[in-house]
Amino acid sequence: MDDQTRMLTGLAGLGGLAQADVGDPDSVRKQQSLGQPQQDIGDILQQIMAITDESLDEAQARKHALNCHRMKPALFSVLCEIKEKTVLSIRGVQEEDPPDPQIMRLDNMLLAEGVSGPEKGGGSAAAAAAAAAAGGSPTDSSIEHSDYRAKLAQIRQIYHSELEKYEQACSEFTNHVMNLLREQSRTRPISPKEIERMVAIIHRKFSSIQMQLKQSTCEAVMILRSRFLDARRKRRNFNKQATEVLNEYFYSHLSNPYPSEEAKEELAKKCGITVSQVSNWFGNKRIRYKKNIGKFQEEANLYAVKTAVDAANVSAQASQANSPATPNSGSPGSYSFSHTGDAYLGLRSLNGEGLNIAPSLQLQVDTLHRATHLTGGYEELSGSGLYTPHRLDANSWQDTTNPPSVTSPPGPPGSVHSDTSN
DNA sequence: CACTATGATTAGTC
DNA sequence: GACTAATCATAGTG
Repeated sequence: MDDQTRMLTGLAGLGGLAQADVGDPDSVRKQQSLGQPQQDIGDILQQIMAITDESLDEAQARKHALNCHRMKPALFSVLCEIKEKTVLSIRGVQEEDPPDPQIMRLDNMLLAEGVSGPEKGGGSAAAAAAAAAAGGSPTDSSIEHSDYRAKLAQIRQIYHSELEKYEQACSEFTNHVMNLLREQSRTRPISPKEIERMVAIIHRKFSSIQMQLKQSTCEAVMILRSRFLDARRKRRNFNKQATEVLNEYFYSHLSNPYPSEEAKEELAKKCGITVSQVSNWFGNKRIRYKKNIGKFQEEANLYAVKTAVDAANVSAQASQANSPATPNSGSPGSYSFSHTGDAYLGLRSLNGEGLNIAPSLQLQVDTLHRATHLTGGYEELSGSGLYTPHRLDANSWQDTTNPPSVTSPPGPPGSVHSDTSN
């Protein structure tokens, strides 16, 4: 509208095109008595009024006359120039801004999550890495993994369809505006540069909408991810075999249940869990064993027997005639420790007072350990540097804080053993 | 549903 | 950084 006014002013100045004698003569007189600017405005208003009074044909004819006027291109170029120098130069300052850091961040994240990148990209890789880091059984993680992937694909699909919609809308609107401006440029001064600028403005507006889309997509991915992480955090018991392997190691190294890094790695490989899970397991096991040795007595005996039997088998196979010290070595089931409680009680009675469970068990296990070690049964674990060098002094790991809880658990003094050997 | 077992986490220590 | 001790949170069980 401002442009139009200015244009009309310009046209008035062209002479021959303006109708100064239109309207109420009185008002004209009044205007003449006023100052020059007011007079100009009055003229303009009158001209506008005159235009509205004109018939459509008349207006068209005048428009045509305007368009064909020999001075029109020159006038338009001058007006365009003036516009460039005033309004647009002010606006132009904030243009050519660098790419928005936030949108870059969002783009990076979407790319990293495999939403905006190429199909089957980082998302699944990230999920796989996350699953691997969390450990757990491969089947479980793969189920969760596929679930995660499906959800991510869904998000991806929505994102892309929305993005496409926005892009389409943006180009449609841009085309529309461009056509409109081109059309208008015939009647008001619009330079191609201005059209470009307008397009840029439209694109900015649409990119802010896109940013919102990206933002909400990111949020969705984060929510999905956190859910997935939560799912991975859900505790899953290790499988029986893994627990067995860990327990075997623990009880066969009861004097120093601190597997070295290598041992942990090997155990992790054997059990299909991560090294940190092995560490967790040993940490928990040590503390829980120490806290309540009695509770673990049976288990300890079981594994002591188990390892002994295994070792006996190995030794029997290795040197069939050279093992008189391992009776019944040929039939594991009939090993003399088949009644573990009895075996333990027997050892305890051998211990005299038999007040300290740990040493008695230790004795048992260590004896077995020694025996098996001599026959080569533990070569694999203890003979290949898999023992952690520190804390080699037997039982020191239990002695540190152990005495109150182990040798005198809550209850009557005499009931220590009934507690610990139940 | 209460209870126990157990894997994971966290704060503190060495 | 490894470890302990306490704790959390969930799985499994009767």
